[in-house]
Amino acid sequence: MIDILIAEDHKEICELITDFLRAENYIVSTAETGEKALSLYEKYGARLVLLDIHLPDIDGFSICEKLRRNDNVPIIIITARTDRDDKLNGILLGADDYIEKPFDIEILIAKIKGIFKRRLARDIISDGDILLNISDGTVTKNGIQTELSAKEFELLKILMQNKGQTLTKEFLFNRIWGSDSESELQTLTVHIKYLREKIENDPKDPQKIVTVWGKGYRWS
Amino acid sequence: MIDILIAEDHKEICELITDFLRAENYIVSTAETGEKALSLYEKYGARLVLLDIHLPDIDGFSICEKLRRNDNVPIIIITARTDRDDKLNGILLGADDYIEKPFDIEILIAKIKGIFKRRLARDIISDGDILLNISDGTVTKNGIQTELSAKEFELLKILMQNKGQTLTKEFLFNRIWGSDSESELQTLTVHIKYLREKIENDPKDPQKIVTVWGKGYRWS
DNA sequence: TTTAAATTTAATGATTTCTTAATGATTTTC
DNA sequence: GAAAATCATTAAGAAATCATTAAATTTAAA
Repeated sequence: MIDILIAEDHKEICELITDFLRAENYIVSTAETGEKALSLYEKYGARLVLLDIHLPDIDGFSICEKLRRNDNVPIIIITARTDRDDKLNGILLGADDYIEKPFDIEILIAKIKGIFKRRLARDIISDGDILLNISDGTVTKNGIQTELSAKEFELLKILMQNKGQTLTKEFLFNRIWGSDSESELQTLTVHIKYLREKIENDPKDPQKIVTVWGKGYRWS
Repeated sequence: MIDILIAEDHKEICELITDFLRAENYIVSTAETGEKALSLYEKYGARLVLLDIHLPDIDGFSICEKLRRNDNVPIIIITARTDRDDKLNGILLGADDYIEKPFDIEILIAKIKGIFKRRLARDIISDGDILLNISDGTVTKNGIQTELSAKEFELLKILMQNKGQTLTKEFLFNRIWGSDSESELQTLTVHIKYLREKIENDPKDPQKIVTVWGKGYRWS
């Protein structure tokens, strides 16, 4: 996963920002075209996108739209001071922030840090002794790291994101395995069992992942 | 190697800064022209350059460019308050810091110290019994120098720079081999094995470079 | 050019995760 | 309380992924 994806066709600006961000220990990737930015995003994902509105191939508006189609990745838009028109205002409205060229690199970094800080709260779900970190895919119980498999993590994530809600087996299965999977619904119960083994204090008497008879499961 | 190279044509200011910095035990050299500054840098190198933007011969922008062409030497730019225009903003973007005349000498020294400190922290990463020095490309384990190959060093660097984060195999591969490499992803696992052989206490049970199943590797 | 080191490839072995299927336990319905 | 439905548990095997090894290739050094 990339921390910050920079879509900017001016080499100097691009290198400059990259240097500063790497100095702050962010993992940075760059793309000089919108095409490349989208393909990088698709391949690796990103925690934040820094997007120059003037790219040679695709216009900024389409890129924003495509980036936001699935995930809700934060976007900072880079514009020129002379740019302001109605269409741009529309884009900025959908962006998390924007900055005008020429800009002070310190201000840009402050903006980035601010966004990460605000996002953190959303990407880390804490409940009781369980802490789930969606960004880096880790789970801790009482502060001790617990290794979950991919399926177990997905299962826990969906359950915790919907605390108090009863989720049907069919719903859980479709979200994790996909609706066209050839696996049996049964395999879900096995994974529930494995997950309980790892996160419940007494797996024989589960308090966190509760079975709702005839319906499914609920995180409480 | 010069600690601080001052490029400044006003004699009084130059002497003032020099005195203060020498009092702090820095090795200082001065140049009253851009020409002389560049030749001094070429001849001896410098850990930091203090650059007045208004020099009689070469303009500040060209000097910045030339200094940064090879090395990534930090530059602090000295400007006059009336200077601010777009071109200057471009230069400041490339500088590590700047200060406006007239300035408080204490603030300047604090800025210099800050840059040295940040550089050091960035270039030397220490964790447990492993110490990685990016500047000179050396690695020690329990104070004993360990010889790593180029690929092994890069791998260790990226992992340590991202402590606690799981880095996907694809990401690691692209950072080290480049996205257009023709090598197989598989070769990464072989290098992981070699690296573990050199830095883990028990390579059969790796504690530093941890495998995250289905995802990649993590330094912890 | 020769030699050594570093890197890559490919094949095999080991481990982990996932799935299935069978059996046992629990809850609901009648 | 018995039957039916649903869920839990277990264990075994399949599939996916990672580790290891050795040989081939490339690169760098002497």
